[in-house]
Amino acid sequence: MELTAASDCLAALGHDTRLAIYRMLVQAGADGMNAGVIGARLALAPATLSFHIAHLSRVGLIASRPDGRFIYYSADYSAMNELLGFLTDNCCQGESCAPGAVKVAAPK
Amino acid sequence: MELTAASDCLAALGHDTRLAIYRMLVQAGADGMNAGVIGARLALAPATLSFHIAHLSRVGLIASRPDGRFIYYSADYSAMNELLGFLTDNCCQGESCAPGAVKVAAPK
DNA sequence: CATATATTTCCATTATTCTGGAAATGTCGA
DNA sequence: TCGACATTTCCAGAATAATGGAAATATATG
Repeated sequence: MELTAASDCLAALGHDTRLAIYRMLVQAGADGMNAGVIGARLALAPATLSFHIAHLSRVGLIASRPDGRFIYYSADYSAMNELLGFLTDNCCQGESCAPGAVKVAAPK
Repeated sequence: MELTAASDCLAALGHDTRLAIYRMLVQAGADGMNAGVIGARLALAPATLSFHIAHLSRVGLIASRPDGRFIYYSADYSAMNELLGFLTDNCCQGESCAPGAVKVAAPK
């Protein structure tokens, strides 16, 4: 992952509303949620919701799946993992950088 | 960690220059680097450098240690870990969310 | 087809952030 | 004390982002 792609993702998450949307989707799992439900839970004007969802989508953090009149959005976990990997890349020269340090686990 | 604190950190990292600064510090380890060296490597005007460093500092991602005329900055690894923890919190309902999923390792 | 609902696009306003020159502050060594 | 250097603060202009009303688009249902 390149620096600019990473900073675009981080900037996308660096906003209360978008981070709240993203967390909801991360916690919702693979099925995701449709835009209406997200907007209702966060009490967002449709245009505002759409703006933020488009932003998250543009940087690749979430995916969309149309279903009739609805559009379901879900977190792209691989994008999140790439991003976390980028942040911890070459972290602290091989020493454990802190108690409870984050490490990449082996694929299951 | 609260949502707003997390989004402040993410926003701080969501800028090419600041992310570049932060990565340099993450890779520099506990000793850190002084502002001049950072600025020289990234070819930043002093005021610009100071602005970005202040931003990272304000949200708690980096710490400073004055040493004579120099100020050494270093990444605060515990802040990074809290942030990563926040992002993966309640992730994907207990299933492994992706190949190479990030997990929190036991303290050393 | 007509109507209701979901979502997006268009647009303008407001708010925030970024940038860097210049001046200020603080520290060192002679 | 003086001059050189490191860093920050002050400031203002330029650029970018956020918000939401209203209209457009798309799809489902009667």
